Parts: sequence; structure tokens; C-alpha cells
Amino acid sequence: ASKLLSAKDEFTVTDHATDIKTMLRSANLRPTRQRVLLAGLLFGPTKCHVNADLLAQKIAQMGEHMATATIYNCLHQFEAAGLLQRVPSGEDGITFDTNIAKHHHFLVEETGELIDIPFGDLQANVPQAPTGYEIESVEMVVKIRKIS
Amino acid sequence: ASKLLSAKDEFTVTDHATDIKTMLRSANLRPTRQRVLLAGLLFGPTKCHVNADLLAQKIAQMGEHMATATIYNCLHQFEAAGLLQRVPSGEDGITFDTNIAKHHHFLVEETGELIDIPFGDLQANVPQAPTGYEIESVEMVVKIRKIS
DNA sequence: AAACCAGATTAAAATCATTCTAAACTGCTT
DNA sequence: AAGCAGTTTAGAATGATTTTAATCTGGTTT
Repeated sequence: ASKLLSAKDEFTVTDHATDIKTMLRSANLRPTRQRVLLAGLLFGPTKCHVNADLLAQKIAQMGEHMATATIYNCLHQFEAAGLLQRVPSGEDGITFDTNIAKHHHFLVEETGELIDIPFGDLQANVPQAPTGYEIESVEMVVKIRKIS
Repeated sequence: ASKLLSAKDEFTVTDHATDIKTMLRSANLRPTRQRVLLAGLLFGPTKCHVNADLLAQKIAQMGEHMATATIYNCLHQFEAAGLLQRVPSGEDGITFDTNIAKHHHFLVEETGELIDIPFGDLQANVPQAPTGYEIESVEMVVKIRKIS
């Protein structure tokens, strides 16, 4: 039974592929083989932080192949559709978060690993934007390091 | 009269160069021509956000020349010495902030311009770090856009 | 003041994640 | 089954940063 259209929801095994196609279509994205494959990796039950390289590796492990440009294209399209959020990464490169709820991040200094901070755990009193501007988003990164 | 050793302080015109050399020396950095020139641009009375490209332009305007690698070397050395802070920039590239006090930033979406937010204006309740980790820093970026 | 040397600077090449190109392909509609 | 806009693709291009290996320079020692 199809029941959802959003990346926020989880899928049952049986109609995962169908629901992904539905999700893509409602985002005005043709469910091409590549987009379905990527969406399958991204929008499973567990949220994750990914970059193009990591996805390329996963795809290779599945015995599949996808052009680098396609991976980037899809990621940007998913972002524009609101299915992904870009997150600040300490390292080089672009990192996306499949958790599109409002939340912040711990960034582990040594490894570059990102850990979600539930939004409620980190409240901030945001100051007024300068005159003539409106606030678009508030993003907080708490850098942490292993206690030696 | 020499009176200071820190980038946080301001310099009078007369002993600016002397004080910069003293500052560099106390950071264990030989006051080479290049480092003195760069420090002169960076550690004046007004705080600023800079990247390698901007500095290269300023240096060219002065009729001077400096290798790109040297600019990057110096910026990284100044950062390691605590004279500069790295700041998250929406755009490509590395941006440094000569304001080393604790503070956060507005990031203007359209232009990539950074505007300091005094620390007191943006208080946050930071959650406990995961077990085995300690908090290193808290960085907040408030994205703003011009009201159309 | 000349010699010396670790540390600094340099131009040019290398790196590398990301984007561009323009040619070939594919979902979808007719 | 034809057609077409939208997609994918390999490979080239981009551009900020880093590396390389050679040359230079502060600062100390002789």
C-alpha cells in the first residue's frame, strides 16, 4: 500500500521502489534509473550524511556504475526539491543530510564525522537581522574532540 | 611607545611596524618582509574578513608582489598562532576573520558577505557533548537575504 | 663582517572536488 | 513507432589550494 510522498517517512520493503518513484514524480523529477537508485540509497529508514564520493563507492559496491556528474546533478536536484539539506562540513567538499528536519550538528574534529543534534537540544536567541534583511536559516556547528 | 603584543589591540601610526614585528616574534614567526606586509594589512584598527584572493589584490594595488603560496602559508601560520580565525564562508574558498573574539556571523545569501554578530547577541544553550568528547567551539551562521 | 643554516619564499606543476560540454540516450506522450 | 524535452555520460575544464624543489634571507655564530 503506497502511503507516502516525503523523504521524511520510512518505507516498507515491499513498496520501497514504487514509493520512491512516486516521491520523485511529486518532486517533478522523472524517475530515471539513476535517480531511483540514488534515492534508494538515500531515503531509507535511517538518516545519513553523504557526499558524492561516498555514494559513488556504494554504487560501485553494488556492481553498478554512475557518472560523477550524474551523482552531483541528482544531489543538487534533490536539494532543490527539499528532499536533502546541505550541511556545513569541516572537510573539503559538499555534504548532504537526509534529515531535513530543523537540527544542528556536532562535528568531530579529528574525523570530520557529523552527528545530529535534535533541534530542541540547542535553542538560541537569534538577534534581529540587519535592517532590510530577513533571516533565512540558523545553522550551528558544535565542534567536539575526543577527550584524550 | 610600544604597548601591545596582540592582534586584538590597535596600533598607532608611529609604531605600527615595530609592534607588528614584536607581535610576529612573540608568535614565534620570523618577521620577514612578507609576513610584516600581510600583518600590516590584517591587523590594523578595523577587523575584517579576508581570503587569499582579496589580499593578493590589495598587495598588487600597493605595487608589491607576493607568491600565492606565501599568502596561504602566512594565513595558516597566523591562524595556528591564534592571530586569525577561520570562518565558515558560503562561497568556495577559505575565509579568515581578524576578529578573534568569540562571535558569530550573518551570511548574506546573495553576496556571500559576512557580518559579525557580537557574542552577547546570540546566546545558545549548547547540549552536552557525546560521552568521551569535549566541546571545542560553537559556531553559528545566520543566513539572511535582502527583503525584496 | 663573512659564513652558515634552518626556516621562508618562490614559480610552476600538481591536486582534486566540482562543473561544464556537447554527444548519445530514455522516459513519456502522441 | 516517432519525437522530443529532459537526462546521462565521458572527458575536458575550472579554480582554489597545496606541493615541489630550488633559491633566498633572518639571525646567529665564527
